[in-house]
Amino acid sequence: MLSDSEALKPFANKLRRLVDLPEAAEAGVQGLKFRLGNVGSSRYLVREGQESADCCVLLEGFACRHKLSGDGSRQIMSFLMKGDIVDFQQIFLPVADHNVQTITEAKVAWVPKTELNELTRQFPAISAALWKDCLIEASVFREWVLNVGRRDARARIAHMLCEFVTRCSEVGLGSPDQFHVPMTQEQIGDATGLTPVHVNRMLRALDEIGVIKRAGRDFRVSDWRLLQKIGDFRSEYLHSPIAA
Amino acid sequence: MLSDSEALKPFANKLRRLVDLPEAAEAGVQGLKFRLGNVGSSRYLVREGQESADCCVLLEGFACRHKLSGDGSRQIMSFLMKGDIVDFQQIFLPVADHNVQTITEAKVAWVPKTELNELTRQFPAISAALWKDCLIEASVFREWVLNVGRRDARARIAHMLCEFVTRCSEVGLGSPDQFHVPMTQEQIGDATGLTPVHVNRMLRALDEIGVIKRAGRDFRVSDWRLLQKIGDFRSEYLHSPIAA
DNA sequence: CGACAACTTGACGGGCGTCAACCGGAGTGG
DNA sequence: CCACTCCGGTTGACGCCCGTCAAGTTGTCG
Repeated sequence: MLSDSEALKPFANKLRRLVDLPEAAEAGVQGLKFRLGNVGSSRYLVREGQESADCCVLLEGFACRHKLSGDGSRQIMSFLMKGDIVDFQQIFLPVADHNVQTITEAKVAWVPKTELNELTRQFPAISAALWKDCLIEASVFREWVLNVGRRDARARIAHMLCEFVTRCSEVGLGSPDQFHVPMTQEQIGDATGLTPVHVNRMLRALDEIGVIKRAGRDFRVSDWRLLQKIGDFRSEYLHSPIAA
Repeated sequence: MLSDSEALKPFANKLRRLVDLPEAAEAGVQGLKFRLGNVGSSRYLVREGQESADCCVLLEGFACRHKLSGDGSRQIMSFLMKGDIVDFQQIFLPVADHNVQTITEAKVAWVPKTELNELTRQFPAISAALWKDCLIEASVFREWVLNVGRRDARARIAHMLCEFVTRCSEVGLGSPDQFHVPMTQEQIGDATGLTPVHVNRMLRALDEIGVIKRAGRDFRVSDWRLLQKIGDFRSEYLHSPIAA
């Protein structure tokens, strides 16, 4: 069990984006005990139905939350990136109701539940930050219900791209001018309720009308305003002080 | 500002289903100051973009959370019933990111944020209950993303019915043998990402194969096992001690 | 008994799924 | 250095599920 304060920086940064974090609270975060993990791509961090004594925090790389339907098809319900809390929820709901799987190689921290619990008890600011994070996640899920429920294929993908690049920007992983999309077109399909074939058609369409330019998975938004319009993207649901 | 302990019973019951509630905490709930409201059908309780000084609790009747897409179509992302907390979230996120609208006449309690805040500070059990409630709601949203993203029309509707009757049962509003569906077929469509016409076709289909029987909006599930199978419904995501 | 909302039913069309083939790049091994 | 493999991406043909449009029917409330 390590306690390398540097490693948890992305997590502390995330908390600081959520609330005004007193120095003592930040020190508390830095003092958390945890176990570092380097995991490959496509590895499960949380499995539906399982319990765990540790909470997982994503420090580097990308992951996604997903569930499988009875017939085996997969639905992704959010993407996780640097600093995101993977499964704080199991402090209150021990058995996981969905899967979390990496989509790239990733670095994670495993923090004992007891440690996090103690931290929230000591620092109301951290408790507030976790509250906000939970509520924001719920807000994002609601937007995703709207996205897959009521928008056509092109809009769904445009919306997903808008959200993704907005969140990447927040953690310094690019900007509309230049960002890397780590997921495959199949994963984009699983996130938007489409088939990989149709994702391909729509990406191509967005490229052809000139709103985005692609080189492999390196993207560039040529017309940010138009992409948002096509995707019916209004960033308020992210409740981000930056994206506003 | 009233303080009628009887009126908040449905709310206290809900909390008690979530955690083991000490007597002192229950007394704290009963002592909450609040304003009672009787509202008609189709009234907004929360409006996207607005703030409020009070938190709303639903005491009687039904409501739904929904968002509107740019082209004006509506997506419902959850139904609320007796005891449900309508907008605790605005304690941490002042401006609402979605709408809450009644779908029947309803009785609600408006509780000042400060009152609720104080209550959670005094009673950790209540704080824990609200945490669990928030996390469970998020879990339900995830299931809905899966529902509209990956299941066909018939399964979506079957799933929605399963969830609805399960939750109704929990609060004593019926059972699979006999329950009332307060929403119109258009609202069912808005919840499942379908058109009212197709909802009608699918309800008819479910009726014809004999899994449900309808008399107006009074439903009876004739084959509960089969309805769950058709809807790919596994209740774990509700994290209910009862429905397990 | 008129008005209106919700429900019902049928005909038709389109967006997206399905199937299938091919391409291109990265990794592997000879 | 090249052949082989594999995964992801690309493209086309075809068909179905569900949306759309439209016309009725039912039920409820004045």
